[in-house]
Amino acid sequence: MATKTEIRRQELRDKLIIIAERTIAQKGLSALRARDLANEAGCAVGAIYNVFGDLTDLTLAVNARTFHRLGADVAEALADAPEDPVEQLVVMAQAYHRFAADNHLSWRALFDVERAPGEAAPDWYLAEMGRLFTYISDPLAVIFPDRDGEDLALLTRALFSSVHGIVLLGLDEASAGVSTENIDRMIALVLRQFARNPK
Amino acid sequence: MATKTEIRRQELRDKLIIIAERTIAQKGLSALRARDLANEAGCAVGAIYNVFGDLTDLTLAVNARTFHRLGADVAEALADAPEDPVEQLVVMAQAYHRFAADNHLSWRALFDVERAPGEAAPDWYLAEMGRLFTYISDPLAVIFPDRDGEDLALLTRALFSSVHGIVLLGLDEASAGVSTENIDRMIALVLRQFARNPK
DNA sequence: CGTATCATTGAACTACGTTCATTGCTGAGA
DNA sequence: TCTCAGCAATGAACGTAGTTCAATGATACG
Repeated sequence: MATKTEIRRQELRDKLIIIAERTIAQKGLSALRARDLANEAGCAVGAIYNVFGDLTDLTLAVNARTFHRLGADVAEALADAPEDPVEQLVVMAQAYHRFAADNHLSWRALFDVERAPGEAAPDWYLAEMGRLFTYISDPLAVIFPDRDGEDLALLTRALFSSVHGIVLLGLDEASAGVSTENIDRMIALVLRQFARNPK
Repeated sequence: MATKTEIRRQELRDKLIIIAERTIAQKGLSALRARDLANEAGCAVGAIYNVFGDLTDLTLAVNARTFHRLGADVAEALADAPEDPVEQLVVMAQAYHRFAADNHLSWRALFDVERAPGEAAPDWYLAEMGRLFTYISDPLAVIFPDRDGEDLALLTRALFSSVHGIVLLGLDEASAGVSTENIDRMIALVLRQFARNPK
């Protein structure tokens, strides 16, 4: 039974996610404020806590959407990529880079959200991460046909982490950021060199 | 002239840095509190602001020391490394990994400190970063003798960022962290593969 | 020694996230 | 339709931060 209360609850939940998403995208995670949120949503501050346990829960809901968009962008890039597995890796990594650059503050929020120590990442995060890893390990399995599953998993993680690091430090303008073209060049350098001459 | 006031000022400054360093190392940057700090230092909260502009300034002073220790560890590893330039890269990267693992919270504070948007990183940060980059680019110049300076700078940055990414995600236990041995394996994989068969 | 100057103090101020006693709706049963 | 038990919504209040500043105390120089 969808009571009037439950409908309103769901509507408020959606509205809060939309507003938080916009705030994070425009001003960053640190600009997310309970009172501003309530003002914009036209509700009382307390109402937020009827729908989300705390602001971190709301941030995680936004992050789930962000991560999903990121995964979709990478998947789309992969769909349009050439057959060559190395080029597939390059295209996906550059799609990752483009997403991070175009959605910088939202992308940062994926990693800046406070996580209670000792608590595992939420399921959707691990699932989405698993999807990304599959996109990477499939071409890798073609490039390195002799490696076993454990090796491929390690390679996959290593390459993802490398690309992530290049994008993370490259986009950090505080430490003299790198131009978009040079970030793409670094990504291509590392990936092409890495996939060269497999044994 | 070193007046009594200036001496006390310097002593308080040093004492605050020591306390903040211990707090960050043991409980993380988020546990750094002005009132606790004043309690431990035996001064008033306001005194902190006579010596540091705000808590971020204090954190930056701690970070400068942390970064310096990090650079020293990497330099020491390089001094003990074999002649082979590829192995030098591996040894340095694993020293970076070890430092991050052994000083996890202090190392995290290097990147978690709030930086005012649009403001450049402090000089000591850029200088220490430059030192690290030199350690990397020297072996790289041996491995890739035909690359010009700009190329080497890009390679240097790419490799540093890659290793940083591997360590960063590997040590993040929230997203199913990686064992110490596997992090070292990933580092060695990426670096050895990268330096293989240069053209 | 006196006193103008500057350091030191900690209560107060601001800005948060979060809670909870109160208020007001909702909807199932009479 | 009417009632009212229970639940949702409210926003003032609470706790905890960083930071400030008027009042106080020490300093150092003539």
